[in-house]
Amino acid sequence: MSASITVSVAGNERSVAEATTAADLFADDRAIVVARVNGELRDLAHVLADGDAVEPVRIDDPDGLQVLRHSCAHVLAQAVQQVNPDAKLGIGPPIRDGFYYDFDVTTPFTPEDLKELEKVMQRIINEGQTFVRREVSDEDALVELAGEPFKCELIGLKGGSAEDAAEGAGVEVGGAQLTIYDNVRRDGTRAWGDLCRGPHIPTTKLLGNAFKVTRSSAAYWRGDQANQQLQRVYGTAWPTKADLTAYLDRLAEAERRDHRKLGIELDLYSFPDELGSGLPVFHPKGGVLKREMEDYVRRRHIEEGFLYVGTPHISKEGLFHTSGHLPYYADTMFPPMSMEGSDYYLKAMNCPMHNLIYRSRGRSYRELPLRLFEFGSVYRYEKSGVIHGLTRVRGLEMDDSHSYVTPEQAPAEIKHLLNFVLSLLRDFGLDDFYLELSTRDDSGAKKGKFIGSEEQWAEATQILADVAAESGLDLVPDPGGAAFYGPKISVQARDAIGRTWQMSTIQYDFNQPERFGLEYQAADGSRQQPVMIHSAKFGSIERFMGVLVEHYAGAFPPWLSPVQVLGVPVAEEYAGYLREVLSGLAAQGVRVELDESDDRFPKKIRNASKSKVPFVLIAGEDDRAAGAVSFRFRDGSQRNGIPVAEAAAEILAAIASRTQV
RNA sequence: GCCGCCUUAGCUCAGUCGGCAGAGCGAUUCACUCGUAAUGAAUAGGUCUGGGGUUCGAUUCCCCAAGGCGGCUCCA
Repeated sequence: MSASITVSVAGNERSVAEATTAADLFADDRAIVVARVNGELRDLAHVLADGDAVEPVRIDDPDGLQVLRHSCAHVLAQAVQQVNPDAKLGIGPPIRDGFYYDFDVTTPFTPEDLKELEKVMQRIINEGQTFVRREVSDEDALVELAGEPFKCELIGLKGGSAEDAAEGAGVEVGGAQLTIYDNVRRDGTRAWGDLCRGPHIPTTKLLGNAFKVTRSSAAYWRGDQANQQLQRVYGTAWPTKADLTAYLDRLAEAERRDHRKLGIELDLYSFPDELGSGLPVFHPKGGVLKREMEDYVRRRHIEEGFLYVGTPHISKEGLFHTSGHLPYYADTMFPPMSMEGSDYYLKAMNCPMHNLIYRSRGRSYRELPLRLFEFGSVYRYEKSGVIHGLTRVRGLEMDDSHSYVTPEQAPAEIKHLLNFVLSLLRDFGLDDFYLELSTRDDSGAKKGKFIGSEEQWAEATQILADVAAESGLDLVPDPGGAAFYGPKISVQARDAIGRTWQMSTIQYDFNQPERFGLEYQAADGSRQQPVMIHSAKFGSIERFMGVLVEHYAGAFPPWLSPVQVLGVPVAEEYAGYLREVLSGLAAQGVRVELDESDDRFPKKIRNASKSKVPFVLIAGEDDRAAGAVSFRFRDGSQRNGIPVAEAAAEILAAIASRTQV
């Protein structure tokens, strides 16, 4: 007699036969690839117990996608070891939009190798191999995997420390019970197997042809620079071929928006080799963009009560000892210049100099909050391998401010700063944010990096956390991500195609005021130490410009466009008429250009389109006769015969309101 | 900094199994003056990233350096 058990399936109580598997429950829906049993993801082959709560997980659910990609990583590893039996396995977790697998091989993978691997993977997938879970003891696993030194190392780390051992290592040995997943062919023979926590999709068939091997690179074993480098192969996998194609299209769109490419096309900036790596120069059009950004940000700061200051690019080293930066960041600062018996450093941060301004005379509590702000040029010796366009440079301009406040004023000031930075970002067209709270972490490798007492850190962190919570935005913890002198909130902004960028930062610092001996005289006549709050709104002007170029794909809103209005005469005869129209606009501060080349009209239209100028004004006989112009917009739409005064008013209004057209 | 790949005209890229280098776009000039994404023709433009080596001969092969790209590590 077969006993029955009661399970809860997607919230409904059901009585089923003993030994029923999750697969039995969801057999009629092929999109269900894994199950969540009592909150844990399980293979569909998992045998249910009385009282289990079972939820179906679809292939296109976030969890389902992770499982799909992790299974695809196994197929990749099987393919690699089929082609090269000497390859040793590292780890192979799912990542955003795909997966990777690390291998120890004597020669790195070539692009041809990757194509070959893709073919081998397709054959494995077509075989319809099933993923079969098998529990093993630690001892048996060590024997079976004696040829896989990295796996053996992970077995030694299994349990609580595995997640810390390496990002992604948890997918191999995350649980208390070690398991091996065997890939079994239809004839029952074992094709391959891998130490793995699982779960997996039931069969490789589900991968179809919706996967791709994308690239390879080196990666340090367990993410540590001190360890051996392995060769990492990246891939992507999706529920359907259409999903894969859409993903590849997204990548292509990101490539089209690449600010390095658009910077050349739009003649905004360049990176001359002669200057050195990571040192951009801004061409006239990029210069306009940069100046518009700075002018606007400077004005908004002043409106919000900041005082604009200026400080030099270099300083004697003592200053950076006082601040505490030099011991921590000496290797990321440019080496010093010796002059008149002193060592001078290019500054990598502005706060020490602002502290000197604060300290230049006695301060009263009546002056607080005292908010100092500048576009400070800083230089950081970024490692050669990390330099990237405008987003990671060695010379940059920070829109940096320091608010000096009483401890009681700190929460309100932080709130003020957060609202201020969010409003600034919105003005530039970014309006989708979340926050990150970077804190001290004494358990990890960064232990010892932080100065100040635990109580001070706890208090500062709590203040930031409270303000962040009050904002209503999502808050993501970032343990260990704080600077040495205090915790920080950072604002992450999503751009037009969904990528996130770290923008503004707000840091609570109780250390530097002490190190600099900053004080103010309180109402009772006593001397008190202020708290300083660091804040960068865009992080760096360069980086933010890069983000804006990609966010707008080079098609800036009129107020930021290097050229706002481009005149295109239908024929040479109408150039004079257009010139008059344009000079009228220029007199009102509009940035105008006239296409006086001897190109034919269609070519001028093409050039105008490629330049991404927001307003193209066209004039021919019809327009001139009517005292009008014709608009052509970036989307190709047009409005003909608009009276000149009306056109001018529309253009000026769009610029003034900072709207996109 | 580490690993891999790459560096040819202003830009995008061919090419040379080692024998004094090509295209398109762009630029300049001439003709054309045209109503919504490329008119035609001509001309100029390159110590083939730099330095060493091998060779009768190196842009091509080898070594080193610089710069770029993709990752890793890092990012006050």
